[in-house]
Amino acid sequence: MRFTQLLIPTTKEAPSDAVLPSHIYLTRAGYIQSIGSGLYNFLPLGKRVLDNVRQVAKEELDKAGCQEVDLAFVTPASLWEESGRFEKYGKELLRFKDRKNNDFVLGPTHEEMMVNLVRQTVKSYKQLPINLYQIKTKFRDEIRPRFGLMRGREFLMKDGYSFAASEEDMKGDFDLMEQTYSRIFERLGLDYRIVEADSGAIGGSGSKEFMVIADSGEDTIVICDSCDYGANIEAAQRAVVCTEAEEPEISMSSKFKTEGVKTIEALSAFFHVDPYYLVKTVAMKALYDEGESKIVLFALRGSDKLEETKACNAVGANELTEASEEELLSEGLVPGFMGPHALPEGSTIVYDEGLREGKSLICGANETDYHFVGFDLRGVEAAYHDLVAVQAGDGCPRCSGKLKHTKGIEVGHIFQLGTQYSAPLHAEFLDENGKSKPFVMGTYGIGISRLLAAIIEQHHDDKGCIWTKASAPFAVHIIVSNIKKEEEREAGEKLYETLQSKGVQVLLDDRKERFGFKMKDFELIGIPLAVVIGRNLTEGKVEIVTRDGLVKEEIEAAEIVNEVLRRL
RNA sequence: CGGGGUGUGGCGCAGUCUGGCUAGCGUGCUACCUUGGGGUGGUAGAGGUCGCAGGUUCAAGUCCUGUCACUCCGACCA
Repeated sequence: MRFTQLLIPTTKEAPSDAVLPSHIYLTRAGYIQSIGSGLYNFLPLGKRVLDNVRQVAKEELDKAGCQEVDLAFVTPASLWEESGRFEKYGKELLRFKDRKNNDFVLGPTHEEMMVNLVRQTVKSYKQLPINLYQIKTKFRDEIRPRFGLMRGREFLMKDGYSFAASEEDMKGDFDLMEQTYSRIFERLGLDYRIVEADSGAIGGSGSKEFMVIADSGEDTIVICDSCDYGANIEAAQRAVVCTEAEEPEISMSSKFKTEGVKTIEALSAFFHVDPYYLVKTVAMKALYDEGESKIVLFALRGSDKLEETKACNAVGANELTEASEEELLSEGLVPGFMGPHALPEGSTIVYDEGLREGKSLICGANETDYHFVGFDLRGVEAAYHDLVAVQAGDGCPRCSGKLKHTKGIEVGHIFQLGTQYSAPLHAEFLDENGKSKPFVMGTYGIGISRLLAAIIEQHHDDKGCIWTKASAPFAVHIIVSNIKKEEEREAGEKLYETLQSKGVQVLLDDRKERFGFKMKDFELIGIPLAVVIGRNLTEGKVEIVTRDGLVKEEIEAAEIVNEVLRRL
């Protein structure tokens, strides 16, 4: 395509609210345009990249035997009522009524729709397994959209669903999708990591996330420095902690006056005891369906930190929020001196696994200015769950390596769903024995539009975008230095025609602009390879420039076509 | 939802505190000239209901009330 005919509104200045490189460069280079909170227009360049990413995903999925479908974006609320998510999904689900006053929602994900499709059309085990997907606009009315394409309200997502006759077959589908996703992200040129994940609201038994490693990522992931273990912090495990700290010598169990000592640090200093032997008690307010809530306590070693997602799962709550001081007092709890000892009647407390069989502990006495020394959990019946946030330096649960934290952008998430949706929606098939059984499902997502942002987060410099080969809007960018020089213009046109005839996607900058101006735009737009036709043409030479690293090389003009083809 | 901020030509901003005449600046845009390997220089132009509604005043971008939108931090979130 010719630059003069394309809508590529590049700008020198970034939008004032943009923070991330991907947001800044995609806007400045004319890929996207913000049109409202979390809403973006894709301009010609952006649309080309989006199509490329989509194409890579489609090719690999089709190769894996998945079938593409396209379900309605506007979906009847009745399906959502059937699955129970019409109420549960909350305000993220955009609801509205049609002229007949019927309820509808804009699809934020399509489990209900897909299950409905399959239960109406698939009746026999002979038709299984089947894997259906679509690449389609989704709408989630996010509380706080931000970071450009990273967290929009309207976005493009690939969502796939597998239906199998057995748990075992479903796991096969799941593994196949893991491999397929890996190929997709590899082809796109991304540095990513597959990590174990919390299943969140979607539910199911096992899930893995595909994380693009980038400092600007919103998720914290834990990875091992010597094996390939990786997990979202929400689900990360660690090797059993063995402390070298000396166990305090405690001969009796009793209350101890600890005036004004409210924090773990202060307590540790007060008793000269390692935090490992202190009990940290965290109170949270757990929210449940239909507005119900209660105060719950989580106990862990003073040396550990509470991971909220794990805590939330441990008590089966929808979410956890901070409990106010008044709420604690009304429950008979004493902020600053809470502990598992002498709890008020009816309190809910969950212990971290790390405290199992713990002894010689010091905890709050639930009395102002008092702690309890000699707390002992040996032989005590209690609820134990993994509650800790893995910290950098902890041991890997798989090998002898050390864990460290890094940031990642979630671009894919695969779930083993089981019968979580098929059972309540009565999506069943007949097995070999003529028995009715619910489908065993898996669900798989890729954030297609988010991938554009992820690619740039990982591939940019201080001048602009650096697209990977598979994602770039064009393969080659021809820069005619001075369009008014007839021989330069002609050489550019000829190269443009020749490359196009060989099927290469080419952008020809035929604008009447100065050289520097055009180079800046090339750097901003970020096509991987440029050919500069300029002053050395009189000596029969042109220049080839790689966007990554901006390496320049002089080439004989006669050889340029071959050289370009060689580098694609 | 809690706490801040901002709405003024396409974009980025000043002006508002302390009301006053044709609302400025940079950039972009149009035309012509100039320049031609790193966002040339110049001349002349086009382009604004100052977010919206109401109020105070002789007079409102500026003061008051309400409202909407956007945005940042937090909480939340395949």
